[in-house]
Amino acid sequence: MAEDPAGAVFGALAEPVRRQLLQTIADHPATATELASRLPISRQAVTKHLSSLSAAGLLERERAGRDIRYRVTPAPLTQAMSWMAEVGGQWDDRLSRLSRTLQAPGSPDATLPG
Amino acid sequence: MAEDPAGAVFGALAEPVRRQLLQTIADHPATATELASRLPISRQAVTKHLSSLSAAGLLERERAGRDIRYRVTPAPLTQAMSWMAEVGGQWDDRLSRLSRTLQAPGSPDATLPG
DNA sequence: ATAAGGTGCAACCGATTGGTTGCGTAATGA
DNA sequence: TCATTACGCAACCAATCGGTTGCACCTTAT
Repeated sequence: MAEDPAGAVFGALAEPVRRQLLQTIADHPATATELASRLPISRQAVTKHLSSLSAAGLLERERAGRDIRYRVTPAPLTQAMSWMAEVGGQWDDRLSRLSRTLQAPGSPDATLPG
Repeated sequence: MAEDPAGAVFGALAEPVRRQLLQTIADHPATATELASRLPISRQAVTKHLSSLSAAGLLERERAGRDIRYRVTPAPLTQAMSWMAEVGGQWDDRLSRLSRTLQAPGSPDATLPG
């Protein structure tokens, strides 16, 4: 999925574990080991998932001494939603309204990594 | 990705070919052979992609004689966007607004398959 | 009747993926 | 100092994925 920002975001959200990680980090930023302790998988597996989310631009890494704390950066979500609203807007009035809302200025907008 | 509606949607949208197929079908419903003729891949490959999109509830199949025409059913997009808006809404004001909009009644809402 | 066109099914292949384990490195704290 | 702790890198494995090819089935048209 090289050079495919949208694909990276959707691909990252495709895995249940990654969606759960995202929600957990949304509640409270955490480190890989912390997250792994609450899941039935190894720390390395969690780290790989976090890398996938980071590559999609959905996570921010902040080093604090010997551990690394992850927090959510939701900007790519907005762009992904914009794509969806555009495709679905032709049938669904609500989606076309969203499409307009997403393109309107409102909060600081960032760009997908690439 | 069994029994994972959201994962099916995101997974379907993760592939560039499938997103392009979705956009093409959005412009005008088409058959697998038609779509394959405009792509550098075989009809079987296209069929597999269409199956993936169908499994996510994003496409509707309509048999017409000897061919099958696909059209878009954007309902699952709405639900996927709702999930995203909920996760991202804590940081982004615009997303939290969208989250409210998505939960409000507006157009006939369908449910994800599963 | 028979050829042609569109679909479905199945086998197969190489690449990717989610997961593991093992080991090396760096920062913390007793 | 030295054990502990959090992390990174790499190898490895089974399963899944995107793609191909070959073939059988059914509908349409000559």
